[in-house]
Amino acid sequence: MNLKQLSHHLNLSQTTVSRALNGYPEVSEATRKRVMEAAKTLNYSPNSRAKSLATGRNHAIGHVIPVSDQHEMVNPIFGDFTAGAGETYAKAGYEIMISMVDDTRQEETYRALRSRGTVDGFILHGPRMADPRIGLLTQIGMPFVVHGRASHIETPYSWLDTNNGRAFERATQFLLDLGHRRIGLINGHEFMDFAFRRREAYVTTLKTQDIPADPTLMQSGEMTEPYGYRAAQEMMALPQPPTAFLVSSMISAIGVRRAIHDAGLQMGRDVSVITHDDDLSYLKNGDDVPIFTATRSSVHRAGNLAAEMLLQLIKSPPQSPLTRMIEAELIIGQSTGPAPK
Amino acid sequence: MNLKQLSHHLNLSQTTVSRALNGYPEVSEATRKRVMEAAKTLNYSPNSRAKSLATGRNHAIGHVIPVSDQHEMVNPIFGDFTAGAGETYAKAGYEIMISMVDDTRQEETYRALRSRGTVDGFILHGPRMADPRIGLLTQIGMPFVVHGRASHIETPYSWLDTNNGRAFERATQFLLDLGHRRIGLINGHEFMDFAFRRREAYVTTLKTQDIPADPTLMQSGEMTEPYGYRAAQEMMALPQPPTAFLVSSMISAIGVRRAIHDAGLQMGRDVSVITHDDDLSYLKNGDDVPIFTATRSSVHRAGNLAAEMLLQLIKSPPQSPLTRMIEAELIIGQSTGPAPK
DNA sequence: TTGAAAGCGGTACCAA
DNA sequence: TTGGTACCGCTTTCAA
Repeated sequence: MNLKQLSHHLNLSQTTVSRALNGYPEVSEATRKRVMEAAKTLNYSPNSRAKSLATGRNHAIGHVIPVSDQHEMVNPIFGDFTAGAGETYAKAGYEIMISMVDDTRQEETYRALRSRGTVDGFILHGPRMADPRIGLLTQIGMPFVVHGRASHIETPYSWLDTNNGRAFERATQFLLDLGHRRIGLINGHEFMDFAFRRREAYVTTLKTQDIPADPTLMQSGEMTEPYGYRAAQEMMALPQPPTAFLVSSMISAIGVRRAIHDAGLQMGRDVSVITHDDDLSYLKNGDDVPIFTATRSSVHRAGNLAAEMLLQLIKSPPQSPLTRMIEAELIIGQSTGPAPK
Repeated sequence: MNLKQLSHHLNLSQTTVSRALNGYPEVSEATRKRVMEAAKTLNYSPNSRAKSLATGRNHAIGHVIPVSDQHEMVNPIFGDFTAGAGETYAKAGYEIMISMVDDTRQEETYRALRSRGTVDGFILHGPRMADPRIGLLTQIGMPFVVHGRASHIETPYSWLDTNNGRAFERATQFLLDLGHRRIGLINGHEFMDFAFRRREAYVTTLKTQDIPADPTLMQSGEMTEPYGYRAAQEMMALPQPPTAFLVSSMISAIGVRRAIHDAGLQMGRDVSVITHDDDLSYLKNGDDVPIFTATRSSVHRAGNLAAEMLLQLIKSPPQSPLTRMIEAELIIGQSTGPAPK
């Protein structure tokens, strides 16, 4: 069923039917009602390609997921973020188009995306430090919002980010206040911007107490359970082991917990742990993972917000970019005790 | 840059340029070469909407993710599967269009998707028992492939699935052979088809040894770490606790490990554990999660295969549906020991 | 081997 | 308030 058939069926012109369907004011209420009903019963919905072609609006957003051989895993939060964004898009009549962009051939991919004109805007995921994609997209001139930020990029762009720096500053300070002086940082890959910011905050906060950052107390890597386990084990084997850990992911923190356990120590008494992770419901479902003190933000909601920002950008480009910081909630749990004497 | 401009630039007709670009034989090699080069230097790529409109082919695949309030979490394997599929699509010039479909308004969503004609086919995720979406899509008459299967659906359809039944049969048998008689099943939600099949296999295999299924030894729920912990704890508190666990997800198995540990027991000696999960690299990265004996399949590769099947279906619809079973690899590790006397 | 022109399914301007 | 028609960017038939 297309517009032609529908209008023929109604003995009206395509023009009128189109207008009735799209809420133009110059259509009489009687006609509109007739048209609406016919459309419903005949199960008509307009061909989105044709509509795009005619209007220049695609009603589609590209989500750009970087994939590389380096870390094959797709960030698990991606699903929740996408779901949140999808929710918002759906309300506005937009679709999500996923592009898994290989690290190595980004430029051509973006240019093609733009010139093929399939989407009205982009959401950029997993920004790295000085991420070149940001300059690229700016130059290409399509609206986009970054989920996260990229240090060392001076040109303004729109982003939505969790306040990683503030969260790690608070967490570090909290441990310092409890008397901890040797705090192990188990971080993600530091070419990822969020991880970089976390370390910066950690180091800076230590500095305020004149505690120099000890390289043996800082590890970074792919955030897996075994990685957390290994990293914690290695640090605990040091001549001067840490009395607390700051862990960049829940799943790694599970590994840390195991390492502490295996060493015959007790979390919250002998060793303290603070985790920061975004919302991973398969870990947090139920409040009985007491080992975590987590600052959390709902990734789903971040998806909502980022989508709103982007739609805004598309509708009426503001003078300056939109930015939005989400403050992580800091929940202190029983895994975080004072430093043992 | 569009076709008109390009052809004007070349002093050729749109027809010729189009033909040259699309590899039609009637174009002279000289012209083709000229056209190709101009297209490259001028950074031309055809508008996909216009192309779709003209050809009726969309070069886009819809991935349908069910979202419900019941379990808000998006299945974490979704990202990896999508990446795998995206890889295959990219090679064939297809795009992924994500539809997060609310459980409650499926019918209308699918009908709209079809009549709006944005995609050439679907991949259906997370099938439930007797999943109504399968009938719906069949009726609508669009090519689709189900990732998983749906029990109690008799009409044929195309699917790709891990052999969950076989995996749990083997795992159960393995534990029986080791002398275990009380085996706890910690399963996912059993309205999900994969979980249903796993339980069936478990129960059936026990039956072959005349062991009746004990309801207190079977739990099902959302597969989180705390759930695994709680479920294992409850079972171990039974008058006759299990000597082994069969766990439907790695993340839950981590909870099970914790429960065993907390009970002062040792895995692989006092209690055995076998896990089945699809490929979650943030858990398996490195072989040092010795507590797991996992049957594994690469979700990424499943995505590749499912995409191939669907593209095949779209290109030349076969007489009967395509089906493909992936056998899970059974890796027995040190967490699986004989039943204690 | 090349080109003109008619669609694909809509929207939007101009006229009635 | 309604309808005729050009057009969005590309493919494809038909004619040259």
